[in-house]
Amino acid sequence: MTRIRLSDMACSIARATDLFGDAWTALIMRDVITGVTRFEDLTNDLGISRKILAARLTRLVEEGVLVRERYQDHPPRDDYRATQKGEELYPVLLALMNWGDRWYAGPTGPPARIRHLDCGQDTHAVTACAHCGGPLTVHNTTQLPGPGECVGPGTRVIGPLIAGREADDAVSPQPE
Amino acid sequence: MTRIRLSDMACSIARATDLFGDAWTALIMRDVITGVTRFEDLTNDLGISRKILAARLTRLVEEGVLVRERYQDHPPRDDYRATQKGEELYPVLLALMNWGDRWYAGPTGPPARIRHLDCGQDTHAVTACAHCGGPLTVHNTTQLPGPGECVGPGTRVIGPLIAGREADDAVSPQPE
DNA sequence: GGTGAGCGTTCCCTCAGGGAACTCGGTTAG
DNA sequence: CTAACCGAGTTCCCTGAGGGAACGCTCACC
Repeated sequence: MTRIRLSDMACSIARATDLFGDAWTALIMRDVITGVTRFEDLTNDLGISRKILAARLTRLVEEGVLVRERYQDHPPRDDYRATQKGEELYPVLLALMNWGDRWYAGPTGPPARIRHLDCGQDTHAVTACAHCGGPLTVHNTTQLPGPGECVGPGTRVIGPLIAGREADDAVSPQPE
Repeated sequence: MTRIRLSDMACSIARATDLFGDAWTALIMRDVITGVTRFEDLTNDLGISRKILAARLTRLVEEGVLVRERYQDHPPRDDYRATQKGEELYPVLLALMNWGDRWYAGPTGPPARIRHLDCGQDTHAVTACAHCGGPLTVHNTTQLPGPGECVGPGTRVIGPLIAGREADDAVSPQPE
């Protein structure tokens, strides 16, 4: 939550960052997706201030990333579950985890493994092209303006579009 | 930069989040990778306070994510370039962008397209299994403790490891 | 009817962030 | 030679977000 409203920028990264670019939000989403869905458990697990946790949860519910659900009636108790929108943040978490594993794992290795149930293997995430399945890296991609307008400050869009790198037309020129 | 040192947690997500879970850092990395590498250009593009920008850049250089490089001598001028460690944050940016596009693109569509130079297609990122290439989602993955120790608060590791979901043995089918 | 769990809210205080002005080395203009 | 200029920070003051701890509220159990 910066002073300046990042969401005023048209760039999708800025939009996402406005929500997710908070130290706690990523950890909260990790926990909720993981099954730590109750207020008390979240405070204990994260060590976050109750005040901030309440504020973040409210925000995440407003954004439609979490829903508050009653999980028992006798003493009425609610918890927080990820919506589809929330679950789709999983790739972001995997990417962060992957990077953390690569660059910060100790000599004993990463603190967690991911098992892909479809193939049964312990694995890690790769970021691939939706068309050909090949890996997507800084060096084999270019960003082009999309159909949506992107005005205002911070509207740079990632990839070697600008400046010295000059990859201004990749295969075909502009968008219509 | 929270008050509490996230990097004290062993979880890779927490480690990564400690650096990246700052509203500006993601945007700075986007810009630098994109070719906006100079202090002045960054302030203009992001609208970030010069003070904070200087602090972030220093931090990112210390972390080995950026390097400061001289790009001209006559008036000595430096700029900032992504290291390999920095470039490997690209998947995180792509995941954020993808999510932002899916949930916040206006009626006109997303503000940018990504072209994969290897296949020539305009594409988007998918998060796939390094083994079988299938998509990785909340529902088809499980997290297991890894070899590295993971102690202290916030050491939950993402995936249905804990709590109500109880997927304590992996190969067996999904909960509920 | 006292205790305790679960889920917050309130209060106070510190420190990170925004804004704008100032510095400093080096360069071009007059 | 001095003045204006530019890029790249640094310093100063002020606001407001975050941490910590205490308080509140509702229901259940003994």
